Amino acid sequence: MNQYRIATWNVNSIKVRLPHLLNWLSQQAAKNEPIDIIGLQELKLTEDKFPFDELEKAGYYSLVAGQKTYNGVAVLVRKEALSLVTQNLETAFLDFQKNIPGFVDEQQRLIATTIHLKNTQPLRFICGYFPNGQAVGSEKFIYKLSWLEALQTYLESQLKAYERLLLVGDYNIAPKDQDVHDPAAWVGQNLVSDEERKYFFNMEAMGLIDSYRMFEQAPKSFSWWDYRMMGFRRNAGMRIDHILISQALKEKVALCTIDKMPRTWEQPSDHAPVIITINQ
DNA sequence: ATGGCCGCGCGTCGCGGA
Repeated sequence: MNQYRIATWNVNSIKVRLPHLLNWLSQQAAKNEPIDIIGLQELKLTEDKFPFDELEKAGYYSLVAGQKTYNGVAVLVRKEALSLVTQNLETAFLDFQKNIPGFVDEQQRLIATTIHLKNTQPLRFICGYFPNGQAVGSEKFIYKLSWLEALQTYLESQLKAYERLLLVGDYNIAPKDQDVHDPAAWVGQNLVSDEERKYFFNMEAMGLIDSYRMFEQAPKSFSWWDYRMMGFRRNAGMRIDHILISQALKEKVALCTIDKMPRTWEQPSDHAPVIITINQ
């Protein structure tokens, strides 16, 4: 099929979740639906401890921004999917940027890079682990808003420079009430407050499209479920992991789904992967 | 029965996650 697939997954520790990641990638390939690019969040380790070799044996090059204990993001690209001219590690990730330019931050939360896949135009791929915010009004919430403000400025310039852009990751924002299992209980709280949702809507106003909502989806579709209180079994979740795309990609998008399966496995991440399928 | 988690570290409880 003349399509390629891009995913995002908060793995909540790459050390613990590597077997799940490898299983999931190989199962996708076995279905003849290989993942060509994936953004990962919450690696929770430094770059020197990242499993580059295991992933390369599984067919993927990795670009990593890590730190000890918290945060950390990576971009993986399937070697076989790379265009012939960029088919080695040195050229797989072009013009890459770790963290938001001009925003001084110890926390490793963003990678941007340009990837040339076979039989299609280059893609600007931005993978983010947006700050959680903890509680509205807290210091961490102020940090979340300042990070979102810096991201907005960065996105404005990136959208001018790159026509075909994807912003994927754990946004830690449920954009609308339909993305929340119990909207009444969550009114005004962290993850759903107007202050942070405003930044999501600003991104849409810039021309970015929430690809998941381009399609009819089952009600109560979520990407994260709390480990506590049997969140997954009760489907008490939120849709906070997103794939936003620029206008140039809109007409090419074939599908966007959340794969809940890995969330049913033993010792799962609390997040499920989101996948977009794009026509070449 | 409405609450029961999980990963990390100069670790064995405290913090952050969402």
